[in-house]
Amino acid sequence: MYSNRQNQWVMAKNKMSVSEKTCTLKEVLDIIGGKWAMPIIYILSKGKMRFKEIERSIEGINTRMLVKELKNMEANGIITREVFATVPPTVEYTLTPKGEKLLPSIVSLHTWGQEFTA
Amino acid sequence: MYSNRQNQWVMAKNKMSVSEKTCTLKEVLDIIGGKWAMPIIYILSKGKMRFKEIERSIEGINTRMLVKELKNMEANGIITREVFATVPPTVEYTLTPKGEKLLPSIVSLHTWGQEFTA
DNA sequence: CAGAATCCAACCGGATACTG
DNA sequence: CAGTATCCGGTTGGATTCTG
Repeated sequence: MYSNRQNQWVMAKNKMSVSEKTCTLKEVLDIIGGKWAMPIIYILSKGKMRFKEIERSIEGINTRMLVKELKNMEANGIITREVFATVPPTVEYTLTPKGEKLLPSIVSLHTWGQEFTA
Repeated sequence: MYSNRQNQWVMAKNKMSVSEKTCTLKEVLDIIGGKWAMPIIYILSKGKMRFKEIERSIEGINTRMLVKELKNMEANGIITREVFATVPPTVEYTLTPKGEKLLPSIVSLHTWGQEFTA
């Protein structure tokens, strides 16, 4: 998945010293490291929401990006998508238990921001 | 800072309901939401490190991105940069107290990854 | 409402090569 | 070692149009 370029200064037989530990973090960031994933999770912590509700709640996002992120998050088991055959159609998104377990980290980041980006 | 496009379906007088709360989170992500900031912080939690050490420790990063992130993080008071006039030159990076306070969140994300990306 | 599709500009990120 | 400079492709983002 990651390119394997080695720098020219070090032959590094045992180079993987720390990277194994960071690798898991990178995998996590591959899932929720995008620009909008965490804001979406944070918004959904209040409970299930419809597509346009989410779009309106997150300042600066647009339809295309929201669709893309929601699909990605659904594929990773972080949210659930429910479709209701109403007119006009209703689609609701909910955090899965797996997704909810991300909340402490995100809330913690949010709190850090309140303390330091005054 | 953010564009203000409104969708055509909803006039939304009171639209900012949730976005104020997410705004702080977005500011945080503007600082450490990049692809490499959190891995760097995670790596630096072990103590001060030199430029090439960091570069070798983080699989997949390249020089330009590392420089850019380090500058950005220094400008945001997350890390400290120390230059030593040696030959060859030595530059060491350290987490500031402000930066250290991000660790719980990042460790928490890492732990989540260990549980769910097996 | 909930998207899908398309076009296009802007920026981000990656691979290298080069310098003090 | 610690960067800087350069080229370049992919992604992001915005606007707009269309469909069920």
